[in-house]
Amino acid sequence: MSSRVPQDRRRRRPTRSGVLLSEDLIVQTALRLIGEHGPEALSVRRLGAALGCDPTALYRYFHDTDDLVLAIADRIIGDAMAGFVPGEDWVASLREMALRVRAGYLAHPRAAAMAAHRVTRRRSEIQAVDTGIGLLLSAGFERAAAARLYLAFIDTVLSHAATDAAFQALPRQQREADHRAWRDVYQDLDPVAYPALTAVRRELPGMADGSFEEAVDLLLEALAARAPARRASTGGSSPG
Amino acid sequence: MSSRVPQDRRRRRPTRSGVLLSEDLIVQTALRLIGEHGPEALSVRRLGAALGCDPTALYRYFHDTDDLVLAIADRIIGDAMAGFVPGEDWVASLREMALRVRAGYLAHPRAAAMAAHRVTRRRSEIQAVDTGIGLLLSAGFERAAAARLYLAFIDTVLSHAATDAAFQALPRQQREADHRAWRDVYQDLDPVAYPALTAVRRELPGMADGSFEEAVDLLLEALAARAPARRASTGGSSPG
DNA sequence: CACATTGGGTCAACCCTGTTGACGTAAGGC
DNA sequence: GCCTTACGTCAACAGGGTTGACCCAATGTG
Repeated sequence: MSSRVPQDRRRRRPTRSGVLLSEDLIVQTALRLIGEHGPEALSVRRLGAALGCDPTALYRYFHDTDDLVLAIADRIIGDAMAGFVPGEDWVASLREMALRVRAGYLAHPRAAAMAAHRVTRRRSEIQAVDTGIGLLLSAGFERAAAARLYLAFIDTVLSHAATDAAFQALPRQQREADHRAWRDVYQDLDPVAYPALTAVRRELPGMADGSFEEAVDLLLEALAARAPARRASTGGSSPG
Repeated sequence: MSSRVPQDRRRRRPTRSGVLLSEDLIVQTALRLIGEHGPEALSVRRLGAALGCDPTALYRYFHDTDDLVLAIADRIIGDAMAGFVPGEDWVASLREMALRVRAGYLAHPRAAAMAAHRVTRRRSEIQAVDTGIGLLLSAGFERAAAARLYLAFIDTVLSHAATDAAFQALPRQQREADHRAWRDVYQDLDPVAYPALTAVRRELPGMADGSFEEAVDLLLEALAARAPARRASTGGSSPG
């Protein structure tokens, strides 16, 4: 196996073009590459070219490409929730959490698409779960309900965000083809076979834009309707 | 451009090994391949080998690999929705659609994990969309609302199902590790740093079972609350 | 200051992938 | 029977990840 990655890194050699490699620089350059030239631009060879080093030099820093992707994912999670402070309005706070997660994913779609379905168990995730459940407790839900409903909420948010990220992570041709599908294919259907689609034909092009916020709002409406306490509380209640 | 795929297929030549190719056989073999050896086992060359034909023969049936993936996705949808007839209770019908989709994904977890986020723009998908929007129209929603809300509903269902499928598609070790880790890590936390998690500590193990139905129920509650026509789930009244 | 050690950048090579153009054969309509 | 052409086959290309070997220079040691 490749134990090309050492734990303690002491010696640094500049590459042929004079750049001093580091794990941080590589992750940063990878994110820039994705941001500028699309998700499909991330490959070992292209990353090497962008860094000004031989592609295989990266294997001195990461076991394989998956290792690199996970390192990128680490940073995404941290960036998304950085500086978030839950407010007194639990609905609004949950909503902001949802939007932050999605924004973090969409900022780096390919890495997010690859890592979205994994349980990180890191501090940022644990912190987020604690915050979210705390918000539902402050809303008056009992413990079991708070845990269960938070799971339903965050799973939906994460799944949705992953879907959006996966779409952004598609190669441009496929992405545009999927986008066009709502305009083209769904516009020219047999009215007898597909009456409902024919009826809403004019509304379909808008569907390509996604439904994240609508879904979050629906969920929050349902949660608010189920909440025992009617007002968004001042949040100071201590857990016994 | 590759117009290698004809619309009307008349002539059939057996391959060198005697197999008679067809779009149906190819999709079926691809599903088997993915189910047995994982999503990464699906390549043109391997599929050709499994079928007993030259790999490039597949380009006579599918535009490119993406086209094949979309065909696989549509087959999964078609199988899941086979025999489904929407009833008079639109909430219950949407609920059954959701459960069917999820069951279809879980029947082919690895294929679903690969194809879940795509717009197949094929028959089975179009049929399902027509059915779903028709249900919301029958509930009294206006056209734009019906289209928008159906998208939010089905996106949530598909995303959730994809998450469940992705989890099932994980290697057993990783899957069980994730499952266990949830209990272990979240049971031994600093009460001061994570008060909410500590409060609901005993409820957490149940969270590992997933939240699909809870999320669907929340969504349907919100939809029912927004519906102009008041007759929802329990009533047996027929829609005009 | 000199030396031995070794981290790590580089190169060549391997095997994988999707895809295309050319080729020829056999299947079907007439 | 012929003629057309659908379609299975083959060779080739560009690009991917990954590895083993090479060797220079940065570093700890004396």
